[in-house]
Amino acid sequence: MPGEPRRALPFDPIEAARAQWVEHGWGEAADGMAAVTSLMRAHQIALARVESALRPLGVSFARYEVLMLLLFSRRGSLPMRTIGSRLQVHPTSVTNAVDRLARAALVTRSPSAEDRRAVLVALTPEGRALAEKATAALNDEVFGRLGLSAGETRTLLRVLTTLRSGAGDF
Amino acid sequence: MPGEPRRALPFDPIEAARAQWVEHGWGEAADGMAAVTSLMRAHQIALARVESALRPLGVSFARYEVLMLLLFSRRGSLPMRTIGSRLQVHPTSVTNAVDRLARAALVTRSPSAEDRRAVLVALTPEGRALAEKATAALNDEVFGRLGLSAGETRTLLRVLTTLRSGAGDF
DNA sequence: GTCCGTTAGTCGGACGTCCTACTTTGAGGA
DNA sequence: TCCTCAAAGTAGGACGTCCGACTAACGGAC
Repeated sequence: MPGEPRRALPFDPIEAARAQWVEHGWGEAADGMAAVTSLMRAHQIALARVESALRPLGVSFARYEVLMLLLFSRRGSLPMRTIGSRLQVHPTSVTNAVDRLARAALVTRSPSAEDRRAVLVALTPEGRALAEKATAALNDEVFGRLGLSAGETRTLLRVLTTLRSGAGDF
Repeated sequence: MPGEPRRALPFDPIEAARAQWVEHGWGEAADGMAAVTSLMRAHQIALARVESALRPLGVSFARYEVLMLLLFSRRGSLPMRTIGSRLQVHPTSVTNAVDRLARAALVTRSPSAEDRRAVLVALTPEGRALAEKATAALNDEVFGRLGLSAGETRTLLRVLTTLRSGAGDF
């Protein structure tokens, strides 16, 4: 008898896991498991592409998000707390990101006049320039080339928005 | 004139960012940006729910995935390399996860007979029991309650699979 | 039979995230 | 007024991820 064709062909570990779920009688949760696992993996892929596009500029996606928040703010400055609440991350993550941005002279820290507990983070001219350059790179290399059709991209956005809304994200 | 109604109403930071993208003439990439950002946030939400369900059992999702891979394998053991390739993570991440699992006596390391470079990771009875208990917890508390309809869950899975496939994930 | 490129795994370090604990300041109640 | 509780931010530590460098072993070519 002939040897197997040795097909190292398309084998999706997540689809394999889904089959195992059904086989073990967990069919009810199989699609949910596969969706969550795909979400984890898709995040990993997207993050890698984003970080790769940003690496030449010397910033991470986390720090880029802080820069964009400042860029879109009226005064170009925001208190730490607002940054954390918009990005939905822990206060210590904001401290961490702002530390690195400040060390790179992309933002400055200054005490707030109204509330002496608060710290105002402001964009420097270098920070503004870098935010704009980074956005151009991301639009060109990642956001405009997701590998999905325009309809699929909107569908993904719609379902993820439903998921976030259901989780009380906004 | 009367004060504003003070509506702290549904305000989605991602939708706000999408509007900014359009306003700045980056409309081409706006949906992609919103989809990627939503992906990041949805991942964060899903991971938090998963970790919360697993915390009482003393394992993380990363380590749970290793346990399930072993549980589904014929012999209950796999070389490190196979684990990394199935989970699509860096070899050092596998070393890290297996270190912690071994310290908790959930898996054992043993040299491979065929290839003396390779290390075989095997499930212990405690590891097997914990994997089953963790799966029950995840199915009940997370995978079965995503906050999406069955159709939306399948749609999400389908689009994410397309995205992964396009990125060469399998 | 030996040499050299490849592969398996580990080590040390960087980064981002979270958590707990802590200090300082603000704000409302007795 | 004083007192207590809440809020803003930081410090230290755990965890997971990646990268670069390194050791040990495999395997084909000459």
